Amino acid sequence: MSSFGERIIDWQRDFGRHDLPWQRPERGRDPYAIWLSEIMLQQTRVAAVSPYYRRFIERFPDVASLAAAPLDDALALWAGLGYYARARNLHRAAQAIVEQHGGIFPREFDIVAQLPGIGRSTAAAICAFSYGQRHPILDGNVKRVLARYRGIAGYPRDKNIQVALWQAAENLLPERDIERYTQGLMDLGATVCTRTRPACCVCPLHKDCIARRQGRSAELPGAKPKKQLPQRQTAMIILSRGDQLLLERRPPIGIWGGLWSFPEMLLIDDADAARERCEQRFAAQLEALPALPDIAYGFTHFQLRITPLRFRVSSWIARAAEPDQQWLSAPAARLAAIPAPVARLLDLLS
DNA sequence: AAACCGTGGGT
DNA sequence: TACCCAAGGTT
Repeated sequence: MSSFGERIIDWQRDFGRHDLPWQRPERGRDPYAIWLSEIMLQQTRVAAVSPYYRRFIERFPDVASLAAAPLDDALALWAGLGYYARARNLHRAAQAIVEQHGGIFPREFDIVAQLPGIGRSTAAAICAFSYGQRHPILDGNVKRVLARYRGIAGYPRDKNIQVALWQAAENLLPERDIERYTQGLMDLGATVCTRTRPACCVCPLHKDCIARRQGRSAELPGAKPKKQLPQRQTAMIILSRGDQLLLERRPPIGIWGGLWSFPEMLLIDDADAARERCEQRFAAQLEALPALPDIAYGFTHFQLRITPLRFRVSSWIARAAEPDQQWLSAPAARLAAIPAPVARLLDLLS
């Protein structure tokens, strides 16, 4: 029987994915394009990334164009994709590449891995696809394949399990054809060795996969320990003046960092009290508008209940424009760097 | 080490 | 419906 690496490589040639947007031959092994795709794909499926990738690389075709752009422009193209620290780190890294590496994407693994937003696995993928360098990756797909193939039980994010998985990834790494091998591992995990109902009958690792031989494919890799998610509440204030809506820029760190959103306040039951508090805050006379339904919004680590409050400005006291506020029409706001539930509210309004 | 950081699709 | 989690990294 051929080696693990040979089987992955042969399988990738015949059955792997070759037409993903970041695999297009006209871009060749452009490290910038590969880097962008790897960042977008962190914790995100190919189907979700593809349209974002196309838009982003058309607007920012190289490191220089991204580094020269305002962060807000990059965030606007990222809006809806989630994990916005990725976009902030991407932008910071582009500026570091221009300033410290003359605008050329670095080749050395340790230098690549030091760029913001790039850890060991992403650096390995970039160096493998861009330069054919021999480093193991360990993303969700590979963790699943290796945990099953080697019979490594336990939750993959636990320190000990992670160490064992990295060790397996290093041990199984072939000497040559790293690019196809790396792609093959990802492809196998995404299309054959799936989380539920893996297609073991067509898997090139079928014969000596420990999980399959022991009938444990369903229980490997181990599940995340369950925890009760904290419940949070907020009120989003939808202030309209003519056809303009007020958006505020969120603080640079924390949830939706740097994005534009509706102003928020602590939820109060008394509608009049809520209106009066908003009148004070925005120095305006307000008239309540018909309410929108609450939005239940789930994050990885907490559950958020959003109560939208709508007000029309009936009398306005002009003040100096605040830098982190802007009035936009609904269509203009829809194109700004806004989080998904704000987009949902805007769609509801029109 | 454990929390934090989004979103949408699959089951 | 409710739950799971995906081409992870940072603090």
